[in-house]
Amino acid sequence: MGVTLDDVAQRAGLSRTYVSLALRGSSRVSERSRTRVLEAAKELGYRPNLNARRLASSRTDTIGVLISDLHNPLYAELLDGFDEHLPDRRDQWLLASGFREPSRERAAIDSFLALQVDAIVLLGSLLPATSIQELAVNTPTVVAGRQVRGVDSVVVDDVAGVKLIMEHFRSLGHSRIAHLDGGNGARAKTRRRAYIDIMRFHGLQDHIRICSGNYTEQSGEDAFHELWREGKPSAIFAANDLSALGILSAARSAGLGIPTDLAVAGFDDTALAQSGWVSLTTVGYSRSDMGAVTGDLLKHRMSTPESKARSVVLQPSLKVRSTTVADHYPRDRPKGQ
Amino acid sequence: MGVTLDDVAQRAGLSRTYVSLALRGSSRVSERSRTRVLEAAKELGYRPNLNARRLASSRTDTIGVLISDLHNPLYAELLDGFDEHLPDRRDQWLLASGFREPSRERAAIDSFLALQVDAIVLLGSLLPATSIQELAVNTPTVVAGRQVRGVDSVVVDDVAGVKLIMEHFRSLGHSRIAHLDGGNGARAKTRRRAYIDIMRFHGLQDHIRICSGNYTEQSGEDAFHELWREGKPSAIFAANDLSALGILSAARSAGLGIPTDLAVAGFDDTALAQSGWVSLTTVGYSRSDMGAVTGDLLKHRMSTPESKARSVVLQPSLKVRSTTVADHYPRDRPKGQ
DNA sequence: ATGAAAGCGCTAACAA
DNA sequence: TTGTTAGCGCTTTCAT
Repeated sequence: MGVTLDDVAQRAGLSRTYVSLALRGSSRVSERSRTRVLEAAKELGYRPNLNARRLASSRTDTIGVLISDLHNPLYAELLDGFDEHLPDRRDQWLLASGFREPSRERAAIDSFLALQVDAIVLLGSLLPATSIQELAVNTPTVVAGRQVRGVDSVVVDDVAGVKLIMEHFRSLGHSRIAHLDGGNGARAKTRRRAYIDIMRFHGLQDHIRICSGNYTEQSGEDAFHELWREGKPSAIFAANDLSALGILSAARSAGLGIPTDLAVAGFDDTALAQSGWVSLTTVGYSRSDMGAVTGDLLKHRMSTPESKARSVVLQPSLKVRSTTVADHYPRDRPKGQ
Repeated sequence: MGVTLDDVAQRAGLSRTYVSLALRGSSRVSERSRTRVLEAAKELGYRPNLNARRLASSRTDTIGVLISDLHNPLYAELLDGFDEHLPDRRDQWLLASGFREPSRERAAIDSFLALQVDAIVLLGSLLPATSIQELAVNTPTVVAGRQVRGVDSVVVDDVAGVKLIMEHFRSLGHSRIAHLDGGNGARAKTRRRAYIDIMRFHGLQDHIRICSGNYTEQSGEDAFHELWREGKPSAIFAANDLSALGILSAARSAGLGIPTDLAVAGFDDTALAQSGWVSLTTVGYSRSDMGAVTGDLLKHRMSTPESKARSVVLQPSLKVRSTTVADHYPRDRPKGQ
């Protein structure tokens, strides 16, 4: 069914090899021949068969990009950033979704490997660190949004981010600051740890209150009720934006004014937080920077496979919005006005 | 570097052909041989080379799925739905993003074609209808979220959706109902048309007010200001959830109570609308159903390539939330209490 | 139940 | 500047 290189060669009256060269823009092809080849190819509607090409050549010029969760807008943003900073302009990439399940991530990676990708980029990942380390031994691999020992990775400085939020709360006079964490993930642990340390540093160890969550809006609602029942904090730092949103919903249902009765902060600065309707105080970092770093790390890894793995830590910045500062942005409040 | 079939064959003391059969689970392979092959493969860490496989066989058992915009959560939801209803359990699929640019979509499709995918699924698309029709001539193609004449497609019944919203507004006593549209897209046109028709049907032609937007939150904010300046509607129907959110933000900034001073409805019922904090009245439809239909259409198309294209229209349902009905859900209001 | 031969469409090494 | 010869790793006839 398909038009092959041989067809084009015949039509152009040249050899297959030469046509192949011409089509790939080699410099040792005469202008006349090149035009002839291009013409013949166009007339025949020739499309190169990538499977054949990849089988025949050692490099595939293809990078596999695995997004751990398509529902999380963070990853779409990271992909945009990475897209702008591909290691090589000619590179293509294959995309896959992990569907929030390690087994699906595993399958996607197997599929990438079976397709002989030159490298793999992990945008977030639920896989155990050992799996990622193993993968990185044989395949150039970069992880964004998660730190894996011995593997090139880019992450935001979680501790610095938590510090920004906590200092902000302190400067507003809050002492009873609770934390809704993100469960078992590596980053959740770091953020929780930082929260505890900073509370202690400020001599607020007696006010430490941690609720366990899982980054979902529902867990935010549950956390609010739990926290409100047993102590009524004046501020809550949620491990991510989405769960902060859950806290907001539940707080409003309970008739509380935000930030008068309760101040709330999230983490990541997703589109959600930026929305004027939500206007959530949070910490964020440049997706474009993270994408650029991912691309750089990958380029370096592919050109010097034996080099030592690097871990880049991006500095976050505080985004003050109306869930912590009342007059930062016009905002309705049911009481306390 | 890689372990090939020949390596496995040698190890198992069998021929390459036979090993290939065994690995693919053919029934004409003895139990003893199969175990031996499996063992040898495992010991050597054999991974089939998909490029070679796809080159050698006519079918690739691979479906290309193009998501027009990764930032739109709608498509992630559709992919989940489709994933559960793949035409064939053995099928794999390749993912690609269109980056909200027709040229990128074109490139992704070319890439799919070069990889010899058996079929293509378009989750939304910015491509001109003619491009899609052309594609569908040679490659089994299904479009979800958009209707293309002569190509299998699944869409929600836009007219029915608009009707649901408008009837809802009417039942609440609204007459000055404005519409924020979605620009030039096919669906935006249908929704706008339906809005006009229904207003006329109710004898409200004098209250018809249309603002042009582009599905973004920003366009919602702009629309609010424009509409408020010149006529103060009592209700606004936005072409999608995100732009409805923009209206909400701007309205609140202006000190209006929702829904007391202004009622707002969106379209699509994305996670955004469902959030307790947003709680937006909208119309939605089952992503799982749409995914299932997509899978069915594709299966049918692949088995009977010459059959006539079908267009499935899903019925939406109204989701009443607190941007139209005050006591539907606890909600703070700055005034009018 | 097993295998030999041929070839998928392309690139790579080497001639001429 | 052009062409020839060998494969890449697999599946597919078609034998045995």
